[in-house]
Amino acid sequence: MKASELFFPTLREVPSEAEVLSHQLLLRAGFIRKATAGVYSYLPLASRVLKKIMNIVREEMDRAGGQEVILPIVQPAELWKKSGRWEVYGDEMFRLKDRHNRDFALGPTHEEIITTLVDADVHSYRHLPLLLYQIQNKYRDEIRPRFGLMRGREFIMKDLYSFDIDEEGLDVSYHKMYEAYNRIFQRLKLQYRVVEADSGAIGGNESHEFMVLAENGEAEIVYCENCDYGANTEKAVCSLEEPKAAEEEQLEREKVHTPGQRTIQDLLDYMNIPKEKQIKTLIYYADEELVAALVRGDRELNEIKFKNVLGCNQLFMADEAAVKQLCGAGFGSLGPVGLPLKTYIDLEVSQMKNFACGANEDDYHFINVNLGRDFTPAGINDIRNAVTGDSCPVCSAPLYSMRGIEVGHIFKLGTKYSEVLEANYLDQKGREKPMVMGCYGIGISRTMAAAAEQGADENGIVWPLPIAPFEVIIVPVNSKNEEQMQAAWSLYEEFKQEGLETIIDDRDERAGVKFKDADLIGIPLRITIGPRSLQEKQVEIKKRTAKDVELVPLDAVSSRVKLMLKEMSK
RNA sequence: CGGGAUGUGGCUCAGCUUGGUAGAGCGCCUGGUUCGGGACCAGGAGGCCGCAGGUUCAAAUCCUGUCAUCCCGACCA
Repeated sequence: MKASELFFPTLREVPSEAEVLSHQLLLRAGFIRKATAGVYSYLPLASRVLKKIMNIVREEMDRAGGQEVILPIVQPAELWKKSGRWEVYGDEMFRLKDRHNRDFALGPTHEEIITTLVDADVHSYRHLPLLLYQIQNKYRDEIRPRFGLMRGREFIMKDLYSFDIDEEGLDVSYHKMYEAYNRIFQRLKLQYRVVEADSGAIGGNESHEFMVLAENGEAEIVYCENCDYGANTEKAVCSLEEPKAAEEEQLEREKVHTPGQRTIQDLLDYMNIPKEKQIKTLIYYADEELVAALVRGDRELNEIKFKNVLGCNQLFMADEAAVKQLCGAGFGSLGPVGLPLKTYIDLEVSQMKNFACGANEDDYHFINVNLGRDFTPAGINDIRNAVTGDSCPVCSAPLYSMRGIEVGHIFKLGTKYSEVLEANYLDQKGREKPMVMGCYGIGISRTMAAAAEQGADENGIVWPLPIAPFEVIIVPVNSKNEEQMQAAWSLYEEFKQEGLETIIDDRDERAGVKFKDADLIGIPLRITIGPRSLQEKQVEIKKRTAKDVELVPLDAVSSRVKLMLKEMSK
């Protein structure tokens, strides 16, 4: 491809609408342009990257026994009403009406349509298992689209749905997908972790997320370097460390005047009480009832875990006015002693002795509070967020935490959809049974953004070779120099013969512009043809990731490039 | 939906307080000089200042409404 003909409008400055790195870079490098909030056009470079990602995904889905289908994006409301999700999905579903005033949705996901499809034509155990997948646009009218392609309203997604005769069958399908996903992300050359995930509203009993590691990913995960345990912090189990060897003696409880001291940090500064010797008292509305949650001063309450413990539908923080009325003190002076609420404490708190907390009287705290003697909890549960240094629930080694971008998510659905949508089959004995389903998604467009995010440096994107829009870019330093251009064109022809995906920067631009653009769009290898080396019948080869260049004789370039590419794809 | 901010050539932004014929840099076009990390000189094209009302002799500027975009939060396969 000639750079002079390639449509890649690069920008020198960062468009003000872009906040996160991948968004900025994809805009600047001429990969995407916004049509409206959360909806983007993919320009030629992006199109090439997406195709490569899709092809890798496609190959692995096929290898795992999947069959590709193309499903409707415009879907009738009846299907969604039948599954109950017409209401459940709420405002997040793009809805439209046809000329007859009938309701439709733009598919946010395809469980309904595919289950109906399978139901219509699969009736026997003989035809199961069945693994069908699609790679298509999906639509979600996000409350707040953001981060460019990371959270769009229109996005490209691969979804595979598995249909099995029973749970054992589902286990097999799930495992196949688990393996396929690992192959995919390895082939994409992304740094990622598989983590246990909360299966959320979708239901099912097992679920894993595939997270591409990135500093400003939207999810926090913890993982173990000793074993392969990993989990979303929402889900990560905090096991209790061994009880302290020397039991501290219980001291007399004391009330201390602490004017204006409200936060954990305040108390540390004011009275030098370490955060680990304080407890945080948080008041929540669990549906209608006010309850208290206690965690150690330096910990964070995990609302999801807490909600699961309580088994309530809604959980949100109480407002200060209500708290003050009920407890007699504002947020900064709360504590469990004499608190007229059900009090749930974190496992860790149950181990603490002689700790400090609010006295339920403004500007007063207690010190040397002890569980049992001073208050009685309604429950002792794991209700805090896991953090770096916690011990792994599997092998007890220390856990590390990191941020990640969720690019894949696999679920066991069970019979949730097959039951309501009546996707049944007859087993060997002629009995009618619901199919057991799984669903397995990969955000294709999000994966592109995640790759850009993960690989970027100060000069631009650094694509992993397997998904780079082109493999090599040839840069003649001076397009008006015939000798250079001749060498460039002959290399270009040679590369083309060899099947290398090559750009030749034949634009009449200064060298600096060409180098900047080559770096920005992130081509893995750059061949520079300049007067210095050309005199010696040599050219320079530079990896996008390397600082230095390698001088290679003209007649050895193509074999050297092929070798380098081969090494890079290992 | 709550809180905050912003809408001025393709991109980044100034001008608005104090109303008086719309600016800069980058990009684009022409010519020239340059040519190894986003060159320089000269000339040029391009904007009903988001939109609609209002105030005024006069509105990018003041007022009202509206739309859009972005950030934070709630939410989230």
